[in-house]
Amino acid sequence: MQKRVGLKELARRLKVDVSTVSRALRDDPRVKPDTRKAVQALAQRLDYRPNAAARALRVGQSGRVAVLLSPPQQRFASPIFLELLSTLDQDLRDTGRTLAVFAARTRDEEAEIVRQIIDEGLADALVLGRTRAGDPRVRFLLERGAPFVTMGKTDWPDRHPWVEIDYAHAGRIALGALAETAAGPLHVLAAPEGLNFADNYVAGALAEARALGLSPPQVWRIEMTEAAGEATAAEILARAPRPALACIQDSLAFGAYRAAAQAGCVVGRDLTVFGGQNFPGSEHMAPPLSTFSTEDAAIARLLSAVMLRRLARDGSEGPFETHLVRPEPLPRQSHFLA
Amino acid sequence: MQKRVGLKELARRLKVDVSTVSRALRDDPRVKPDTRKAVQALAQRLDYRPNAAARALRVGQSGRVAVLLSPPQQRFASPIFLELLSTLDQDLRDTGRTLAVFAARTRDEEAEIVRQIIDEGLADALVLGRTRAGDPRVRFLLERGAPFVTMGKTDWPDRHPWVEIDYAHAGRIALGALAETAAGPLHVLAAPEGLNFADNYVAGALAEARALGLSPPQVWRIEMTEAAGEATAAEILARAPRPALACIQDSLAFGAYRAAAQAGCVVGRDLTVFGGQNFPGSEHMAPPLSTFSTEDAAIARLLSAVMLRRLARDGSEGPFETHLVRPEPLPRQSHFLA
DNA sequence: GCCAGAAATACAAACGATTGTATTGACGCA
DNA sequence: TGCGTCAATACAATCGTTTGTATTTCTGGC
Repeated sequence: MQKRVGLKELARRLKVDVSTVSRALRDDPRVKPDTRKAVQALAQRLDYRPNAAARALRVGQSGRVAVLLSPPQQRFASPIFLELLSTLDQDLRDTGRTLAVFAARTRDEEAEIVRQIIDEGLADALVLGRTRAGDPRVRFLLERGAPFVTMGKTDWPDRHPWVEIDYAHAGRIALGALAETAAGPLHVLAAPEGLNFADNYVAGALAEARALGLSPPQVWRIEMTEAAGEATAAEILARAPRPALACIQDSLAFGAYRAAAQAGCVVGRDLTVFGGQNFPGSEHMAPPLSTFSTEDAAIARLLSAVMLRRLARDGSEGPFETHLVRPEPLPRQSHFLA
Repeated sequence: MQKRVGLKELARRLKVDVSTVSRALRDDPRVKPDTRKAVQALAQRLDYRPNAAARALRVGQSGRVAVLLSPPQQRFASPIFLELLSTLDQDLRDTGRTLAVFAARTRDEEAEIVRQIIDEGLADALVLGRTRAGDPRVRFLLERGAPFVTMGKTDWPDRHPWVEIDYAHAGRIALGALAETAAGPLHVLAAPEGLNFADNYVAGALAEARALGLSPPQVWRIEMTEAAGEATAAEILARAPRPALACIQDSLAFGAYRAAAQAGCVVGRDLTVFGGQNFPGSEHMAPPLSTFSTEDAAIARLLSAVMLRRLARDGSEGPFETHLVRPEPLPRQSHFLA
C-alpha cells in the first residue's frame, strides 16, 4: 500500500512548485506548454488522482449531487428510481461529479436530511421526488439558494426547474375508461393527501366523474404499497359487487389483484382495475393490467439533463426549465368488464 | 444566505480556542464538563454543522460508502438494489456516514470506477454485486486494502466478507422441477459467462440433469434483460415444441412470456418456465410464474449489517463474515405442463 | 504559602488542493 | 546600459477540521 501520490509528489519530482503542477493539470494558459506536457505526462505515469476532499474543501463545493429517495422505498418503489440513479451518475461523472443517495425513513425526516445535506456540504445540488403542498424541503432549498430539480411541481413553480408527470390527466383517463363499463361503484386509490401527484390524480378523476355526470367516486388515500392496496381492495370487495378501481400506481393494482384472488374474484368479471406507471410484469398479468406508460428511461434522461443544465447555469437570471410530461395510457384488459 | 457557522465562529463567541470547541463537541473527556455543556448548547442554538469536506480531508476518510450498480441497470434491474440502497443509507446515517452510488455503463468500466473511488477518496468502502471469476475489482481492492463486501463469492473468499445467494441450488431445483413434466427439450437461460452467480446456476442445472440421467440442457448465456429473454425464447420456440426454460431471473421469464404471446403459445401448455428473484408482479401473471423468493429486504439488511461490522473492525485479524443464503423455491404454475 | 501534578485550555501544524500575488528572468527598445 | 513588459514560475494564504504538544490554571498536600 504505497503512499498516494499527490501534487506535492509530482512537484518534487519535477522540481517545480505545486501551484504550477496544479495549474498545468487544469490547462491554465499561464504555464509553459513544455511544462504542462511534462506535468501531465508524469501525472499520467504515476496515475495521479486529485483528492476529492481537499478539492471540495478549497473550492467550497462537494462536487456531488444528491438524490433523495422518498419513503416508502420497497421492492415496489417506482422502477424509475434505479433508472434515474444510473443515468444521473453516468451523466454526472462526465462532468467530474458524483452521486449521493439519501433515503428517508419517513416523510417528515426528509426535510431534516435536506438541511443536513446542504449545511454539512454533503452535496451541492439535489433531485427531489414526490413534491407536496408547501414542501418544506423546497422552501429550505430556496432559502439557501441551493440548486435543485424536482419531480413534480411545487408552490414555487418559477423558482426552480421541475419535471412533472401529468397525473391529473392520468386520473381523468383512468376514471373515464373504468366508467365506460363499470357496473358497480367507482373508487380511486391514491397516495396520501398532500402529495402533489396524488392530489392531481384525485382531482383529475373527480373532475372526470363530474364531467360524466357521475356521482363522485370514493377516494382512498393510502400508502403506495402492495399491502395497502390489498387491504383497501379487500374492503372494497366486501362492500359492494363489481367495483372499479382507479389505482395511481401499479403497486396498488397488484395488491388489488391479490385481494381479488383471496376473495375468489376475477379481475375483469368481478372488478375492474386501472393502474399506473407500467411496472415490470404488469403486461403479463391475468388479465394484463391496464396502466400508463411512464417511459422511465426517457424521464430519467430528461431529469438528468435538466439537472446538468441547472448546474451549468452561472448566476445568470432567466426563467427555469420546466417540463410537463403526459403519461401515455396503456389500456390492456383489466379495466373493462368482459 | 448568512455565512455558515463553523468552529471558528463558535470559538469566537465563547472566547475559547477552536480545538476546545472541537473536542467539546466530540465529548472528549479533556474538556471541563461546564465548557462542554456551554459549547454544545451554543452549537445547538446556532445549528452548527461540521463541514464534511474539511473533516474528510483531515481524517483521511471520506465517511462514505459506495454501492456499485452493475450493468445492465434498467427498470428490470433486481428490485433488491433499491431496497439495499435504502436500508444501507439508513444504517450508514446512524454511524455518521453517507451513501454514494456509481453506475458503470459496461462491465469493463467497473474496475476503472472502483479505482477512481478509492484513489480519489470518493468513498472508504464499497459494496460490489455480481462478482466474476478473477474479478478485477476485487483484486484491486484487496491490493489497496480497502474494505468491501461482495454479493457473491469471489476467488478470494477468505479475504473479505461476502453474502452469496445459492444459485447452484436454484439451478438444481428449477431444472428438476421442469424435468418432471417436460415433454420437450430443456433450456437454461443465464447471464453471461464469467459472472459467478450465473456460472453457479448453470452448474447446478447441469448437475441436476446429470443426476436425473437426462441429456444436458442447452445453455444460453445472455444479458439479463427482458429483450434478451424474449429473443432467446422466440428462437427456442421456433426450434422444437414444448420447451422448458429455466431462467435465472424473472426478467428473462418475462421476456419468455412475451415471446410466447407473440408466437401464439401459452405458458403451461406449449412451454414451461421457471424464473428467479420473484419480481413484483410475477405472482399475478398468467399463469403465475414459478420463481425463487430472494427476500430482498432481508438480504438488504444482511448486507448492510455485514458492511457496518466490516467498517467497525479495527485492524483486528480473525476471519471475515460470510453468508450463504438459500433462495426459497416459489413453485407456482408456470413450470409444469398442465 | 509553595510546589508537584493534574486538569483545562491554547497553540500550531497538519490534511491536499486552489488561487491571489510576488518574484524571477529574458527580451525588446530607446 | 537601463528599464519596462511579459511570460513563467514560486510563494503563501486559505478552506474547516482534527490532533499532538505546549502552556496556563487549578488543586491538594505539606
